[in-house]
Amino acid sequence: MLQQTTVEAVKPYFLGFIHKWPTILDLAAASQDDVMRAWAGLGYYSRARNLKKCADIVAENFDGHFPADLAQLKSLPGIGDYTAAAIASIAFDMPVAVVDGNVERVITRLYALSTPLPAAKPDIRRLMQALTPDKRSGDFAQAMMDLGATICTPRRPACVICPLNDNCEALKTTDPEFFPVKAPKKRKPVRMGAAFVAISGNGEVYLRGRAQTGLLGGMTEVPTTEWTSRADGETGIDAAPFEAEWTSSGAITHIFTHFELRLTIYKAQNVQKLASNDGWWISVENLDNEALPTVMKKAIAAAIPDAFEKRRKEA
DNA sequence: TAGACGTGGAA
DNA sequence: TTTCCAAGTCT
Repeated sequence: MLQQTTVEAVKPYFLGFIHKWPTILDLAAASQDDVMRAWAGLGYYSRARNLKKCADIVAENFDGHFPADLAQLKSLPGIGDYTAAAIASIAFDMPVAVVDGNVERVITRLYALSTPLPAAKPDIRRLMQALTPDKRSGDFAQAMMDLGATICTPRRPACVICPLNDNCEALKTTDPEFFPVKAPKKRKPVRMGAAFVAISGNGEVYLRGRAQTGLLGGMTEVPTTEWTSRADGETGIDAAPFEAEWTSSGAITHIFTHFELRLTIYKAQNVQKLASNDGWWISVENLDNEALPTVMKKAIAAAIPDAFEKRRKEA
């Protein structure tokens, strides 16, 4: 869950998962759809698909226990270099180098590595491995990550109180904020489309499932047009899932990692529920139980302003 | 190896 | 408002 995601964002999801599925065997026994519903809103949905796959494999092939072996850990879905090392180090006390974004920042500053990421990764791993102690390597890994999260921060690092400030090459010779060096980012393209919120006479909304792979894979959606780069004023009503009295109901913008999406929202009320469609109808009150990604909740909220209760963050 | 892959918070 | 970024992984 913590891959590319802040602790604050993860907290309620982690607690929910642990409550629902306390063990890996419980997760293996869960349905894929239940897992996607519980993950909805957290983003990077391949993580949820991989987590479930991983639980299935650990239950089936490893007797419900993670292997204490770096290569075997890495072979599991969703477990890459960082997570494999974190499990080996923290769970099994193996002296392997744990390298996440925090460690990359601390190490590149400590040694003033000017090679841009990701090319610098092998050097960073080697240097981190050399620093990693044979005992309590997991504590060391977490200490380095916490140092990066709280003191050796991306901007305005607190070098004055840093326990490594006597040894930091970047602080000694230049400015720690210059590190890590990264390749320049590309501009985000804009894609446009339309979304259709159909409401039946008894207040149910029409939803359908997305493909299991790709963007928002395995999640739920309201029908939409293709998301293209067209910039004309075309309504896209021809792409509506069925004929109805579609009326314009505003627009939303949603920023994904690699593009910006602008959706025109269309709404139709008193829609007849036809058996010929491949989706399903769900009451507005039960929308919270669906695997709706945030962009789809925004689309629905544009057509039905009170569709989702305003949620307060945990204190 | 570079692009795909979500979301929300902070500066 | 815009940009960056957060306990990365997969193809």
